[in-house]
Amino acid sequence: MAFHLYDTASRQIRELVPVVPGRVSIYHCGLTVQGPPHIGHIRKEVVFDVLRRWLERSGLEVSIVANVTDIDDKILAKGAEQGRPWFAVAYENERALHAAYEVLGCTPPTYEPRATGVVPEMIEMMQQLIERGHAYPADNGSGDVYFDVRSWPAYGELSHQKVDDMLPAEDAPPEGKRDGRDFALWKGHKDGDPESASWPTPWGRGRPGWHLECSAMAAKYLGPEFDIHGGGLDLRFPHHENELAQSRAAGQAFARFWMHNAMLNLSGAKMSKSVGNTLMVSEVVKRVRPIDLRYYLAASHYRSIVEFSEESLAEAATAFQRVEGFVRRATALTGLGELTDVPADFAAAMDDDLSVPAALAILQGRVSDGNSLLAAGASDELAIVLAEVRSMLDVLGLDPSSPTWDRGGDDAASAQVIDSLVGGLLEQRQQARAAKDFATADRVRDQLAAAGIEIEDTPQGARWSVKG
RNA sequence: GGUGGGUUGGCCGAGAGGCGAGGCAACGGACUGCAAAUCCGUUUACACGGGUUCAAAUCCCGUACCCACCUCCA
Repeated sequence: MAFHLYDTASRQIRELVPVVPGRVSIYHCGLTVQGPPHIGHIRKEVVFDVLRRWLERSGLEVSIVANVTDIDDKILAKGAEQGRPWFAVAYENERALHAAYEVLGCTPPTYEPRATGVVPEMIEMMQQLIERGHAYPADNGSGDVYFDVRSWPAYGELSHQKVDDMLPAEDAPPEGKRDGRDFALWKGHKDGDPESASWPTPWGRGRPGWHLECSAMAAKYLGPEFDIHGGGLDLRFPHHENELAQSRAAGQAFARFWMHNAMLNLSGAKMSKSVGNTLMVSEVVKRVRPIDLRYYLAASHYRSIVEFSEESLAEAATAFQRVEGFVRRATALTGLGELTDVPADFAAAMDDDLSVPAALAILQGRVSDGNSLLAAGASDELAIVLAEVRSMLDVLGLDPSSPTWDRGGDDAASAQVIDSLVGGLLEQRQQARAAKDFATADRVRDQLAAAGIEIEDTPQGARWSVKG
């Protein structure tokens, strides 16, 4: 079965047939870097990282472009507030985003352009839109340039709304607009805004409008037609609707699929800076292992709302640790081995609009099989199950054996010291058990547990691990 | 006011006309010196009211509640 994906525009699950055979091009809206990323933002990154991994595993070459919107009202306001350049604010938060990718094992995008880097392309596109009669400079001298919504009959095709039902766009004062729904392609320079936040254009100095940025970047890096345009569901309107209108009005075919991930809610509302119910990635990973957080974020279907709670996060961590425990135990017996093909039913689930929950059910089933085999010690069959389980985990970016999840810091020398100390205690415990001195044996176990070390008694003897 | 999506067992979470996904928790059993881990088993779910059908959690109509978008937003 070939890969099928839900398309928001047509509201159908369709087979993905790439524009260029063998290669998939994806654009998804990155962050407006007005603050560090919260776990709702990073959910989107995990979703697209899983998509990329699955497509690559299916033998396709994948290009992903995710923009960084490094200029907007809030970034300018924060710069002014903090008494430093707006670009210092933007860059600091861009680095925080990269740190979040890193800690959760998300491969960075193929290209990650900044909005301020495509100003010439935006000017060119505006000129083209004005020539074609789809845009106009404001006639009130503001320096704004607007898209003429009435000139584009298809406007509303993505969010399935009629222009007359829409409320006026409030991104600019209505005086300069022909219609209240017209939206800004470009924002004229205002008194009080820093000079560094403006660029010259045929219509005066000004700065990029949000919607046009993405159209310009998508065209520059992926060409006039590409496979998938993604982003959070909250961007469907107006942002994506506007992008689609601009790019098509400029003569481009644009995205074949629109893929929107659902929101992550906290306390019944979308996690967002404006509501103030945010949990920063950098904070959460201090108390939850990053790999457990990734499992939690990846485990739900991407089109389902995730209602965040500490309980469900803890539950996800437990579920993942069962899988991880199998990988650890099996690896100890058979060695790591090579990755292999994923089971056909797992592949079918992933091909069906990235049905990770169904795929996880198959993974869990294999883990059960593997755990049963484990009792008999090493076997070829066990090695096969291990390879399959790790391959499935790899697709989800959750293979605990991957170097991604190595927590730097413990150097080989101290690891050896710990190994030898724990080994000595385990030996003492074994002797006590042999002598049926269970009080001593349990005392040793308690002592190790207090130090954060778990003991597992197996047919091959006791094994220890540091509790996660 | 307009446009979408949702409501599933103690909890999380899939499914989309007939066969009870999976996980977590709980309980029982196996294993264990006792545990832990693991395995096996058990726990008669689909918001409410109508309708269509031989058959509805799944389709249709209505009601209630929740979420998102129509302002900046992943």
